Amino acid sequence: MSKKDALTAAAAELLWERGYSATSPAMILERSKAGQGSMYHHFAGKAELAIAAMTHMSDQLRAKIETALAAADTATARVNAYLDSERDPLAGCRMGRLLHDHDVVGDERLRAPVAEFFTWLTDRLTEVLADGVRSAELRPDLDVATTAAHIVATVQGAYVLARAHQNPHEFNRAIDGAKHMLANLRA
Amino acid sequence: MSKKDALTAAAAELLWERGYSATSPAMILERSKAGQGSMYHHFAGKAELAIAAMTHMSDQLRAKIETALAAADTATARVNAYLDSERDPLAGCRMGRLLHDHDVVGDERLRAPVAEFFTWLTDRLTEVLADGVRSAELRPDLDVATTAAHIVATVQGAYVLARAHQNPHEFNRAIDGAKHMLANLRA
DNA sequence: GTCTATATGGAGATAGAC
DNA sequence: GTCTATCTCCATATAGAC
Repeated sequence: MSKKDALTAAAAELLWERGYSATSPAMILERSKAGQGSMYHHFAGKAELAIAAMTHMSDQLRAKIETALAAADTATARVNAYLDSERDPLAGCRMGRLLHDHDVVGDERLRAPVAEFFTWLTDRLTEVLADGVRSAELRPDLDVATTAAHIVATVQGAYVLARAHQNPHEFNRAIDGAKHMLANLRA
Repeated sequence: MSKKDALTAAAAELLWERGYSATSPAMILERSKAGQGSMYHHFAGKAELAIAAMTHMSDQLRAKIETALAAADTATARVNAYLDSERDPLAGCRMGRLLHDHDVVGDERLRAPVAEFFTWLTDRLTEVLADGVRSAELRPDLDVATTAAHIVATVQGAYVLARAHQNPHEFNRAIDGAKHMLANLRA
């Protein structure tokens, strides 16, 4: 692994663990075993390195979600597979976590990769639900876009509850609520 | 208003706007028009002042939510009133916002007021839903605790979506999903 | 490309006068 | 109780050698 890749990987880990503001270049250098010169050679600064790391995380997450969505056939089962896909509730969502950082939301370049991820995720779930409506599995009058947004919001909020109580089970409680809701949407 | 109250109020504002880590004592002093000596006289340090401010915010929020819950009679209408209560989606939840701060979650004293707030909120919504079940407004087999957690998670997640897209309407989309879900839970 | 040494500014707290 | 002056430490970046 090149120093550049090591820096990106270390930054991605730290962004997940500590967020953007609370992650210092010094921490990234220590974890990646790179020197300060390498970092400022490959990246213009902390922000550029973070953007590279965020893009990398986004790509990984998308692939993982696509795998979950492909693991079943009915729309309900596919969304449930997404809801059940492996997570670390106390660590938080790699992407959503960053949005609570003042510096990320305030910088268009930093927010863009996160916004794109959520646009993609919501659209992807909307498609799956629309498939369910077309196949008469789900109610014909279902507002698929609203429901998709509700599901995405539930997952993000479930992380908040788990962190509030420092208890991973709180995450699953909210997720169970989403599953029950889905079951109620069948035609 | 005493200097102590001015400090608490300024800290509360800044905690909402910027979170805990990104708020410096200097900012609090500037906004409250107090000197550094006043702050360290009334509070042991940044953390103690933040705890006072958080407790204050929690009390305010609870009162506001109780008002919303009292504004209607049926369980569905009461929860909808809570969902519709005035908010600033882009600013985020005064309490939930803090949970994404590494320093808050890592310090038991700082996390406690936030955890208590969410315990109270979830329990309160659980009671309202249970009333709905008892009065035969809602399905007899409804899992009220799970549903309450789901509703709380939806609101927190709705803030995440609004911040992601920097668009308050994204907040309402997720909230609408919660309202539709509620409507489907009627007996 | 990668390194170490150094600069600048702000965070958070202390000291001690009034 | 409230103020200003000062201290230490670290975040972030630059300079310049190898």
